[in-house]
Amino acid sequence: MPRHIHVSVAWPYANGDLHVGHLAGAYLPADIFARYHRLKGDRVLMVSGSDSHGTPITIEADRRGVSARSIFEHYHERFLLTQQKIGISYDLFTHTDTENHHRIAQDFFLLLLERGYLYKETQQLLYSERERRFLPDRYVEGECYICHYPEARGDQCDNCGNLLEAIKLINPHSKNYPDDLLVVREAEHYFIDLSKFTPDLLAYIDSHAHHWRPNVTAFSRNFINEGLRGRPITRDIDWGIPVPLEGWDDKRLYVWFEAVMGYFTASVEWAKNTGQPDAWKDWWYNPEARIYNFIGKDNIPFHTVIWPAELMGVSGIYNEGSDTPINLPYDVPANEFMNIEGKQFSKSRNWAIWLPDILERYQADAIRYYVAMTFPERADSDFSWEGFLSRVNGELVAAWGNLVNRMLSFAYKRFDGRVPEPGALTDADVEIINRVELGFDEVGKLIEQVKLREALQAAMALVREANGYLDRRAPWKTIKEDPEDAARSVYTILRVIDNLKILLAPFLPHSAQELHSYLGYDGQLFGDLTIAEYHESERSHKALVYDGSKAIGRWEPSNLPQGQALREPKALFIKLEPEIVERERAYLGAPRDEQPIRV
RNA sequence: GGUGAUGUAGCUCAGCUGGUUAGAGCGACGCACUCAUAAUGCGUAGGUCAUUGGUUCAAGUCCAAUCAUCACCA
Repeated sequence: MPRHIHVSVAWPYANGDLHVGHLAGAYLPADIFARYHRLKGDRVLMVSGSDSHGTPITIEADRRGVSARSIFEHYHERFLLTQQKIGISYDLFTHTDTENHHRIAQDFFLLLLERGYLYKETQQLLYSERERRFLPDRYVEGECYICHYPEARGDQCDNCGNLLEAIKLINPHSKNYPDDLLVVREAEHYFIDLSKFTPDLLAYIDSHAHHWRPNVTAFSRNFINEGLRGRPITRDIDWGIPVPLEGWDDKRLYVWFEAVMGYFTASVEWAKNTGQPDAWKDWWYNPEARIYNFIGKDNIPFHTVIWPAELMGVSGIYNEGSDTPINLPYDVPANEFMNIEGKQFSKSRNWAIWLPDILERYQADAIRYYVAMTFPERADSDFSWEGFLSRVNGELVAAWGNLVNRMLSFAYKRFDGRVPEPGALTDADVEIINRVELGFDEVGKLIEQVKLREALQAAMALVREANGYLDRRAPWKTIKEDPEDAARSVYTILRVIDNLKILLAPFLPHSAQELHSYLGYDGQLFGDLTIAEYHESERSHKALVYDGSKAIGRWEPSNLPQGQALREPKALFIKLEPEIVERERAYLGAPRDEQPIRV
């Protein structure tokens, strides 16, 4: 029975390129998980998209003197290309400025309002008379009221590190126009009354605590027990989703409130795009379906508290005539942070490894391998170029790539380009095949528990066992005195490699496909990842979409046909030069010019 | 200041609900092999499990304190 698995992936702010932190925190774990379930035959819906609203976008737009729309469209486009290249297999990667997302977010708002989860309150906010608008905290500077540092930001003081309330700053002024002194004005806003959800949220967390990561459970309980307060869900800005009420034309929905809805809205969009408008309900209103949210640890409360509260508040939406409750996240496998060469990522200091850059120089699967082996699943981890070099050369190339290369070329040259016909296998042959076939359960179980690093380690342990088997059987020796025995061991190792190909495919989809073809198979293990354009009534948008209709890969033991014609093999992976370590380190912290992404 | 986490072989890390001689990979050293991108295999060395105290027949594994590192919150 195929299971329904929803893979919800954090939505990146479209104000800068993707970096390895994004990959390690959410996108690669989600992709590995999704690919595994597709191989298992489960029905996977994996969605995400660019977060196009919020002050990070407008600030970047102001800095460059362009519109918010052009900033997010620019990075959205780069997100599509980058993720297509590295192979993040979204069924739909869209963005939050679609008419679909706007409409549904407004429906959420109206339903929450109707059901009494929202209330109005007057806030005191800083207002610029020169610009005739309220300024978000990030646009405000002033003297810190704690340490009296003169250029504190509206949300935090860079000098003493304290979080600040913009309204308390001494002599607050606009960041853009330092002589523009701000005044305090009152404005009315809607708030969501999170406290109403407290008992249900605690019950929700309790019911999942046994299978969640301990830090996710602990953090979420803590967050709730500190007391849930109402949070404003509207703001005085002009970039964002309009508040669907008369007289609220100059306000927008707060980005934190609407962006998480993307998991839902993108599911609806996917269903519509694929011509099956109700199909999204198979994940959202199906009690058997499981929703997994792949996020970084900074996002935990939004996914274990705020998003579930919003869902509880709108339960039943678009599903009239049924009392099935809407599905809440089944698991939120949040990753910690990945540091770079021992230091925390910093966009402003360019202490970052940008994906479009490294995809120019390294194979996608090499990057995927190292990052997956270094996933910050339990604690912060570190991306080091020395580690990259050592793992790629020592493990990916030397252990796995070389196992494939040495035996495929041996079989190709010495067995007439065909899978040998072995006759009866020896005990040693049967043993290694059995051992590797057990890997389907072993590795699969770990992936289902989202222990991806351990899963990859388990698969690589089998690679080492295969190398050990090969040395003991030594077909390059036996082919001289006992060719039939050589045929047995070569057939066996090819079958072992065929199995390992599938075990590694969620992690290394590109090279697995290449190997699939060298083994003489036709067809593709996974579907196609393409960039499509969708038109709505007024706007159109591009999206990354996965089409699995041609995929034939299955998470099951190899049935390698004897006598199958092999294709001439080439090395799967490029061995790295030691010099890259110094060269790459030199890029860190240095100014960087954005380059076009080559496909 | 509060909360949470981490501290195990030179390096990167496993060690679940406490129970025989503390494990893996890399690196080092020795041997074997030559099919392979000088790749692979086998073997050896190597740790008073941060410190101190406690609970227990028994603690790397539980409790407390201390030190160090980190993150989040105030």
